[in-house]
Amino acid sequence: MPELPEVETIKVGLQNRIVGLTIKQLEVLNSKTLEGNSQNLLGKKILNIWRKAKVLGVDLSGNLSLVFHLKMTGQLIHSKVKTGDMLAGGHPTQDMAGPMPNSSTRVIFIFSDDSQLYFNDQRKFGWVKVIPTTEVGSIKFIQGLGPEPLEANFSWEVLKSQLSKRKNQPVKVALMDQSLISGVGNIYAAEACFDAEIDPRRKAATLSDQEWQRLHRGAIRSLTDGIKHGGSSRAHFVNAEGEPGLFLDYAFVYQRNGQPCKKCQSIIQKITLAGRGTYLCPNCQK
DNA sequence: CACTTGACCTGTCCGC
DNA sequence: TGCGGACAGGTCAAGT
Repeated sequence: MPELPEVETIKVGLQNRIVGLTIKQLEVLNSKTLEGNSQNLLGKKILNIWRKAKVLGVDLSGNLSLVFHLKMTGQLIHSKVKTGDMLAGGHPTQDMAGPMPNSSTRVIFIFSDDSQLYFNDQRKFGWVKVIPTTEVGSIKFIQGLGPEPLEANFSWEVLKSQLSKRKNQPVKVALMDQSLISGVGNIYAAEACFDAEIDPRRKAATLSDQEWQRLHRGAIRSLTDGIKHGGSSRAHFVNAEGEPGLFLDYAFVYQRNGQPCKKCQSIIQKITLAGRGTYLCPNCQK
């Protein structure tokens, strides 16, 4: 799914589009996607949108919140085109993601102005919880999250001490462990290792302080660049407007196997680490 | 406890 | 064209 930059992109989009609206109606097309009493949402006003690591939250009036995890293929698309207009054969939707709902739409939120928020998720791994705002902090998944690289007090020493808890794990795998460091997934872990010029297979315990400093900088840089380019779209990610992100045009290694390294022209390799595709430059990364 | 692998789902792409 | 297998942005549970 969406990693930190993708969720951040959606957060900003929703802040601009749905804050202040009231939920008028709700359609749950896949019951396993939504946990909690959806009827409680009717008549509630959207007050605030927030993000923690890869989790997206929507605070509502009446001490109620929606907490989303998009996992691999989740999308949150806000459309101002009325479903009825599209069904009537009106002009094509302005959403680049295509007409909504579609076969992967799991939940539809309909607002006071008749605009709609579609929670799409092809693989059905994603979830949304309806929960009192005061209980969001007690969600087990959120409690288990480690520090985020974009927090103000995230130092290289924090990165070192957290990832060093997995001394025999490849450093790229440890970087993706949300209990150690949160928000980094498969794309940005690979990009961070490239930026740091560190082979993703290196055991965490073997890194020097200078290499921890480079990895710290690499993680922050790759996530920041991801946000700057509106996220990464391999196949599924779109922002709240339904548009793809452009970060992969700027990626150095992710999905570039067989292509020349943008720094040294060596051929980018693809390997498997902990079951996940991993990309690296065999010359730049040691 | 540390680490790896398979499961959860659906869809697409690639080789035979 | 059809079919099987591998693979896909993430987490969990169960295995070693």
